[in-house]
Amino acid sequence: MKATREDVAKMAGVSTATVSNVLNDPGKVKKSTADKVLEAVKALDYRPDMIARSMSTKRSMQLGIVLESLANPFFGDIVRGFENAANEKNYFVNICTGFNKLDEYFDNFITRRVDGVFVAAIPYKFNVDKIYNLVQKGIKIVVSGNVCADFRKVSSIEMNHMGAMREIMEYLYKLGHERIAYISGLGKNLAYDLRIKGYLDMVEKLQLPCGEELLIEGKYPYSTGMEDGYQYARQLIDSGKEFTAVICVNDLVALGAMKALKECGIRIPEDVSVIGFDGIEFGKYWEPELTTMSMNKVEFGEKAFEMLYSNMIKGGTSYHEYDMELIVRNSTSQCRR
Amino acid sequence: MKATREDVAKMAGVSTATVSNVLNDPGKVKKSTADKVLEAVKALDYRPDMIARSMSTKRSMQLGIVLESLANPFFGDIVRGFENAANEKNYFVNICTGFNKLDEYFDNFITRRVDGVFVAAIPYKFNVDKIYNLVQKGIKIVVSGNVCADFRKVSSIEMNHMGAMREIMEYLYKLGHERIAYISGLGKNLAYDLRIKGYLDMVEKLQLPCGEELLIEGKYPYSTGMEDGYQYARQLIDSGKEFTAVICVNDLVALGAMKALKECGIRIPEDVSVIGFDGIEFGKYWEPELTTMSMNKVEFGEKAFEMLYSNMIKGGTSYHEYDMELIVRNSTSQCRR
DNA sequence: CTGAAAGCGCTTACAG
DNA sequence: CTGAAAGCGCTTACAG
Repeated sequence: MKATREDVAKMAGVSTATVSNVLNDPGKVKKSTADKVLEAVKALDYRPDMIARSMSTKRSMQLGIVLESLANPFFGDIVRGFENAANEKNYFVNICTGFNKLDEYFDNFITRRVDGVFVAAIPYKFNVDKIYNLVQKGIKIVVSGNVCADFRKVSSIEMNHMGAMREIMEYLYKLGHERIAYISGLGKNLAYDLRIKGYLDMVEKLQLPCGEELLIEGKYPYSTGMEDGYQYARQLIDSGKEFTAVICVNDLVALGAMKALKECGIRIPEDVSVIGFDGIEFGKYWEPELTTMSMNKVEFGEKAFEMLYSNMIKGGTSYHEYDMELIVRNSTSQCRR
Repeated sequence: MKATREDVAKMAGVSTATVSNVLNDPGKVKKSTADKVLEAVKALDYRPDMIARSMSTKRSMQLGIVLESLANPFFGDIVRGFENAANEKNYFVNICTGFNKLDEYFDNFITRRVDGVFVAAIPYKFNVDKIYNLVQKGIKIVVSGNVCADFRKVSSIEMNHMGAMREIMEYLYKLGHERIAYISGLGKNLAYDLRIKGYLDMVEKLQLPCGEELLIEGKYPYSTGMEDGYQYARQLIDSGKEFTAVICVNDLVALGAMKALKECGIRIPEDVSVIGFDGIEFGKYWEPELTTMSMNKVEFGEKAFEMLYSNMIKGGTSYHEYDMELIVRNSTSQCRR
């Protein structure tokens, strides 16, 4: 059904080794011979079998990318960047979503001998040791999400969350906001979420009257979708605490929060300003349009691949911090109270 | 670095064949022997190499799913269903997005010997022959999107778009709407989009005064995102044609269209009712909440896997049509003109 | 410039 | 119940 390299060799009247050489290292073979081979390849619609190839090269040319979920378009963009760059270098990438199946995925990575994986999500649901286990099996890794992983073992690409949070807080403060809530949905105990730390630092630095009382933490499994944003915002409103601005851990949460605010007759931005993180496209179509701390997600994915690639080819890990950028739209304004 | 089955055999004092037997067909081996092997497996943290295994079994246990883009959450849900079901049966699935790289993906499917692929998108950007080529190489296929593909070669899972469109039109008609626009973004020439046909059939059946003039077609490459919805809606408004309801090819387009309508001071649903397709989660958080023709996307993905699986295991293709369900929310109401 | 041969890590009849 | 051996389709020194 499928032609093998042996069929090609026979048709071209050469050895199988020569076929390989033509395909993998042209120049090593006389042109006239190569032409015969290429002709046979075309005639038989032959494609080399990557599985057999992997057997001898010990490289699968497959990569994995693990995400929390595809429900957040934020990850869709990152995947796009990563995959484009990977395809360029002939890698095939497996998208692995759903933290609930993480162990299975990790097993698969070993078992299927992927060359590298990009763990592109905040890892509050698994132990870093599992990643080291992968490394030990020879798989190269890039992590994201401030894992505080051992940089001698894995590469790390982060967003500058501390800086981003500082910028947001200063922006709001200049607009006159002092009672600024932060709907995190994550927790203070999660060392890798630097946003909470950034927020609390600024609360202190700016001497905001709210202290920690406007910080909303989540609990395991730390879900941060629209429905969560909606619920957390209600919780905040119901608490009766005063606030004039809400920062949300991501745009999805912000969108849910805005719905809750509107339902309670709170006008955005007249009564309360709202800011999200990520810069997903939906925010632009919302009403009001969402102010957000954004970044070039596609580029971020590309960069992650480059780091992984360099680790695979040259060896050696690296660290990179990505700056974010505030996009001001209509969900924020001068404080009117 | 990685233990092989030979290491295990040595440690357990048995042959490599026995190791295989223990792992693949327990019961074939005496318990005491099996125990020794299992112990060695654990001690060495051994995992069988799927690549080598694929070499002999001729099955890669990998599947592909090709989507137009991850930007539409609609596909995220389908992927989830498909992948969950596939994982259950020990398949690993590759998500392939971006029609621009379709040829590369198809090549990869052959080259990497995937066992099957689910083509989950309207195929206006590639030739069906490419799919037949895959089939010829021994790869099983399930298509979606009314490809009109030869059902002897590939399985097909569709949404009942004709029925859905009929239901929508009757729903609107009963609310008093007669000037009903349809923002398709696709084209009449695309035989597989049955929605246009369904729409036009109903325009005729209900004897609507608008005829075909409120149908908005797109052009290659038939993009149907939020921005497209926005532009198409503006185009519709600018045309000066009267309409009291707009059906949109998907929720993304509907969301974009609603933004355009609002910007022009058109109230939803007071002045114009809006309906989308797909039932993505975002619609529920929009203002107004979006009425939509929805379906169980996760289940749809699962069903697609089942069809693929049965084709891979038992052989033989199948056809399945999935019914959709109208979810009425606040973006539609009685016609007030 | 080209080919014979070993090897990658499994599975699977088949013989014992 | 267990093991020896062939085979899956490639690559890669190495010899000629």
